[in-house]
Order: sequence, then structure tokens, then C-alpha cells
Amino acid sequence: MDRLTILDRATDAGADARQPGQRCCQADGHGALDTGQAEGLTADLDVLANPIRLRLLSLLTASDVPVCVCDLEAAVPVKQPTVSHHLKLLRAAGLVESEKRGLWAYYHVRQDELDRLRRRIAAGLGRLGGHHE
Amino acid sequence: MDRLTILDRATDAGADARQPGQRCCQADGHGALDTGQAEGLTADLDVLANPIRLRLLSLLTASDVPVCVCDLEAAVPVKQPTVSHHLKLLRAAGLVESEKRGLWAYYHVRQDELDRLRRRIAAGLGRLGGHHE
DNA sequence: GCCATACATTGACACGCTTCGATATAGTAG
DNA sequence: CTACTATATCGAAGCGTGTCAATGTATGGC
Repeated sequence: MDRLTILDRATDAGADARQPGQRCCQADGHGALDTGQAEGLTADLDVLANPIRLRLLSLLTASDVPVCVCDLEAAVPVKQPTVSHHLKLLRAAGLVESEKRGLWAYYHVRQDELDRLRRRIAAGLGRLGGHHE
Repeated sequence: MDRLTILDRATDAGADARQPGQRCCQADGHGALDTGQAEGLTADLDVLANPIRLRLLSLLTASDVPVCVCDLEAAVPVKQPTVSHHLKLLRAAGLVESEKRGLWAYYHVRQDELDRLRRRIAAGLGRLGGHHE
């Protein structure tokens, strides 16, 4: 209704001449992330956005052999149940695998999955716009 | 994989022959992120790990002109105070700037800061190990 | 003056995440 | 079998985050 007049006025008179109650510049978000993409990228970021999980992942990637929980526990300022909790999240995200040997559980990174996650994040952030392509 | 090989070698070399109560493999975390680096990377990730903020950033980068809050509000499934809240966080992170013109507040991305943030994240995740430079 | 608008801020709520003690499970040693 | 270990799971507490209604602030039109 009034929108037409407003749009006309906007195009005609410029940004500051518009009336209250109207959309200003109708940014349509061309090329922007839609809601679904933003949620997907958020989910990917959330897996890594924790200092304990980052450190555990870092320790596992830095080791060429599987690492037992007791070693991880010793490298991180939280108690054992918390370590188990974060390892469970990393396993649910497909980033690590565990193998039980005797009393110990040995964890190792699934490097391919970690690389895929990193690529998804890099692609998503790249889609945020504004630079090289 | 061959567990027996590992176990045999371990029995011989001592890895699995270790006693309870001892560190297993003393991973020293060479090349890994330390606690401080993990926290810094987490802070960077946290800024972006939210679908509303990602969408707002995306809309702003997709527009070559500053965008007013009313337009952002229309593109996002939350109410106006929530939009203001997220814009405040983005401004605190140095990723956007605002300018008041009349009744309206126009936001635009600080592209250099966004690029720097992306580079920090890429470098941090790269330090997670395992691949090409 | 008055009223309406755009946006920011406040205060409160709900929800989820992180954490840990307690407990369960499973393996080893004696 | 008993005792001890390593790890997982459970349950609850603490705390931060996202959200919104209500309110504040500034601006413009009448």
C-alpha cells in the first residue's frame, strides 16, 4: 500500500528522506547465508567453540599414536567425568574414535572428518562475504 | 588394525605393561594448542557461533551500503531487543560499526576486522594439525 | 507543547552447557 | 572372591546465553 509511495520516495529522495514505519533499504540478502545455512555453520562452530575440546583435539592431532584418557586428563584443568563428557561430544561429532585396551581407553582423531569440518567452516565463513574468491 | 602387534610390542616395550596409576604415554603436546591459545580461539569462535549473528553479519557483508536496524530486524526471526543485543555483541567484537542518521541507525561491517577474525580462526584451526599449510 | 517512531537498555525468565561428586561398569592383580 | 584401577554414566548445581516485555532515549512531525 504505502510501501509503493515509500519506495518511490526512497528511490527518488534518497535514504534520509524516507518516512517512519517503512523498510529503509530492502536489503534482500543476495548472496548471504540463509537461516538454515547459518544454523548449520553454527552447529559446526559449536563443536569446536570450547577450550577443553580444542585442547583435547589438539593433543590428539599432535600425537601419532592413540592417547589414553588418563593422559588427556592430565593435560586439562578439569576432572575425569568432564573429560569423558567432552570426549563423548567429540565422538558424537565424528571427530574422534576410541578403542578399549585393558583398563585403558585410547582415543585418536579421525583426521578426514576433522578436515571436512574445517573445510565446511572455511567455506561458511568465506560465504560471509567480502574477500578473495 | 592389528592390536596384537601393538600389544606384543607394548608388552615388550612397556606401553601396555605399565602399572595402573601411571601416565600411559606422556604425550607432551608438542605443537598442540596450549590452554591460552585454546581459550583465545574459543573466544573468536564464540563471536560467530550464533545463527542470528551469522545472519546479521551475512546481510551486512552482502550489502554495499549501510543497513538500518529495521531492515535487519525484518530478516531475522527474533524481536527488536534481541537484534539490538546481537548487534551490540558484534560491535563489541569490532566487527560492525553503527552511525545514527535521524531516527535510524545504520550498520556496516568492518571488513578488515572480519577478515582478521577469519584469519585468526583459520590459523587456529590449522594449528589443530594434520594438513597442508 | 504533544504524540509517534526507531533504537537501546533494563530486568526477568527459560534453557542449555559445563562441571563435578557419586555411582556404575569393566578389567586386572592378588 | 576381594580389592583396586580406568573409564563411563548419572544427577544435580552453577552459571552464562538468548529471548522478550517493558521502559528509556532521542528524533521528527504535528
